[in-house]
Formats: sequence, structure tokens, C-alpha cells
Amino acid sequence: MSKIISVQNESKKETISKNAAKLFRKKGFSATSMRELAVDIGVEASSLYNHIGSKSELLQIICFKVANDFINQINELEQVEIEVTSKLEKIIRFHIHKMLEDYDMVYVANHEWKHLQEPFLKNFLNQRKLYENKLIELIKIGISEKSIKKLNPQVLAFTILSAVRGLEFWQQHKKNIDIAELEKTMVSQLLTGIIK
Amino acid sequence: MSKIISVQNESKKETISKNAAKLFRKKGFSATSMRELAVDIGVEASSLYNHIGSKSELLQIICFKVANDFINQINELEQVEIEVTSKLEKIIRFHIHKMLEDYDMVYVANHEWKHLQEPFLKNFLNQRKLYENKLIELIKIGISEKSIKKLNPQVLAFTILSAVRGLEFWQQHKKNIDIAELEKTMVSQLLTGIIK
DNA sequence: ATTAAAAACGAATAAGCGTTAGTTTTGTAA
DNA sequence: TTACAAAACTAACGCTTATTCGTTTTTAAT
Repeated sequence: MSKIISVQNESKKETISKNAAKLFRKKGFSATSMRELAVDIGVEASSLYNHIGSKSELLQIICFKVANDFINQINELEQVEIEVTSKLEKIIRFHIHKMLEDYDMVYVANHEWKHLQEPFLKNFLNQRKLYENKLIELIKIGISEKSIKKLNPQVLAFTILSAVRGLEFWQQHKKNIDIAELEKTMVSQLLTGIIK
Repeated sequence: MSKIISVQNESKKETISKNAAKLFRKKGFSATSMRELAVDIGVEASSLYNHIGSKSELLQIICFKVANDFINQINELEQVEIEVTSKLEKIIRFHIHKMLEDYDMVYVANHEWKHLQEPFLKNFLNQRKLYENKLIELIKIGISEKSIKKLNPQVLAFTILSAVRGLEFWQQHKKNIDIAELEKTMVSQLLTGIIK
């Protein structure tokens, strides 16, 4: 009847993945059926299997795409020679941009990774821990350089990550809050606090 | 064969709910089956229905128990006559305590509420928004009293909430981080920042 | 010991799931 | 136009799901 429409330079697998991300975010991975996904794309469920291996593979594509993007960014940042606090600011801003650009995928990677199958689950959690550890190391350097307060670096790192991972709220308030103000406020709050 | 064992002063419904919260947290609501829940409790799946109405009801119990606890706390706090910044500190500390005491339930309320059925879904989101608005109002007062920096109060509120809702990370690091240090660090970071 | 209610059971139901198989249609290049 | 591959279709598989039914067992009060 119909056929899968993909925009230029986008494979059909990518088209399916993006639609899957949208549904996985809205309904959760387990509560999303391949038949629903097929309806959204305008095709029969069985036709999807000409392009993908399994439902699980879709989740893998989404989670590792996001994980790689974040790992790559923090790796690049390690090469740059700027102050620790500037690096932290860049990391926070990158999270904000990523969440706003690839909302569905980032959300799914943050919330649905637990439905990954082994060995992908372990692999994903390793990537995540790698990223967290890089952030913790950065904070430790800042503390030793005395640019950052002497507080538990693990907690500082996790609090920053929690705050930026929670950026979903922004999607529901797009109209009220403009992105520049969002960035300015979050960077200020997380780095210099809210008390005058 | 077996029977549902409940500790003193705990109804069987509560016992089932707590076990459900544990499973919903670990596997997600949709990926948890009533048969799994029954195995955990030591009974046949059909027997559960002598005590509960449906799987969905279990999610309702969990979500609204948590929502009420938080609403009640912030309502009580409204009566107290202390500085705004002290109130914020108390709110942050309450979130930390709640997350550590009722981990499963708080986690499920934070992550699985989307599987609530109407009208409970709307009801829950209203409660949530009510809570958020109370926090925003508090911050606005702080700004007008000049105890809090003049930043977007909505963003400030959501960032605090994101940070404390992300406290799941603590569960995986119980051994490394003690709770007093966790509280101190988070309060300091969220209120006065991390830069020296 | 008798009775009634509460709570367990096993079996069944209907619906939905991911996925496969076989077949037909579509698109492309010779 | 013919031929081949890609991608769609329909139908079905085997399995799992939440829940219901009718029955039996357990518990507690008389």
C-alpha cells in the first residue's frame, strides 16, 4: 500500500529509528508495539523487518548513538586547553543543546536503556560510567587547582548530570522559556549557585 | 500452597504494593507481569486479585502515595515562618530523605507515572504541577526579598527538582558516599554553587 | 463442631505480542 | 520489455499477557 518515506541522506533504518525514538519516549519501550510503530510510519509491521533486525536493535541504535555523541564531545574537550570551570560550562551547554536537538533519542537513552539486552546493556553502562568518571576527574582537577569548592566530587558530578538529564521539563515549556535564558540560568545555578 | 505474608500493621494490599514497586522500578511497569509479581510474593497470580483490583491500581497506589507525601511536606512548610533559603534547604533535604527511605516507590512515581490510566494520569500531573508551582512561588519570593539571584524562577525550580529526582545514582554508591555528606554537598551545590 | 467469609488454587479466555514465511508488488537497470 | 532485487503485503506461528471463573482450602467466630 504505502512505503517508507525518508528524507534525503537518511536511510530507512534511520527513519524507522527516529520514529521508534518518538514512540519509545511517549509510551516507553515495552509499551510500544511494532504494529504501532508500523502505523506511524505508514507500513505493515512485517515490512519493517526488511530494514531492521528486531525491536531490540532499534533501542540499541538509539542508546549508542546518544552515548557516542556524549563520549565524543567530552573526549574532544579533554584536548582543549581551557580552565576547568569553562569546561564544565561547555559540558552543561552541550547537554542542553543535545536535549533540545535530539529530544526523543536523548530521552530514550536516559530512561529506557534498562531494556537493552546483553551484552549491550553492560556495554552501555560501561560507556555511561566512563563518561561519569571523566566528569568526576575534571572536577577533581578543579578542586586541586582550587577553582572548585572542596566538596565530594562524585556528588557534584552526579548532581550536574541529574540536573541536565532532567531537561525534559523544558519541552513542555518551550513557549515560556527561551533557550538562551535557560542556558544562562542553569549554568549560573549549577556553577555559582542561586543565593546572592 | 503458600500465602501472602505481611508484617504487622501492614495490609496485604500494602505488601503487594511494595513488592510491585520493587519490580516496577527494576523492570518497568509494562515489562513487569502479574505472574512475576505473584512469584515474588509466593502465590499464584490469580490470588492477587482477592486483594487488588488490577495491575493499574498498584501503580495508582504507588504514585499517589508519593505525590501526597511531597504535597503534604510542602504544605506544612508553607505554614512555617523561616527564611526562603532555609525552606529551599529543607525541601532539598526532604527529597533526599524520601528517596533514600522509599526508594522503589519514589523512583516509580518519578519514572512510571506515564502508564497511569485516565483520570489518574491527569490527576497525578495536576498534583505534580501544583508542587512545582509552590516551589516556583517560593523562589519568586526569595528573588523579591533579594535573597535569591534574579534568574528565571521556573528554570531554577526545575533544575532543583531534576537534581533531586536524579538521586537514584546514590543507590549504586551507598557504600562510597555517606548520607550526611551527600546532603551537605547537594545543598551547598544547589544553593551556593560549586565555584570558589 | 458448625458455619461463613476470606483467600488460595488451576484452568481457561480473549487479546496482543514479536517475528517468520511465502507471495506479490514496486523500482531499477540492462 | 525483460529480469532481478528490494520492499511491500497477508497470514500465521507460538507465546505471553491481564484477568475471570468455578472450586477448594484456610481462617476465624460462634
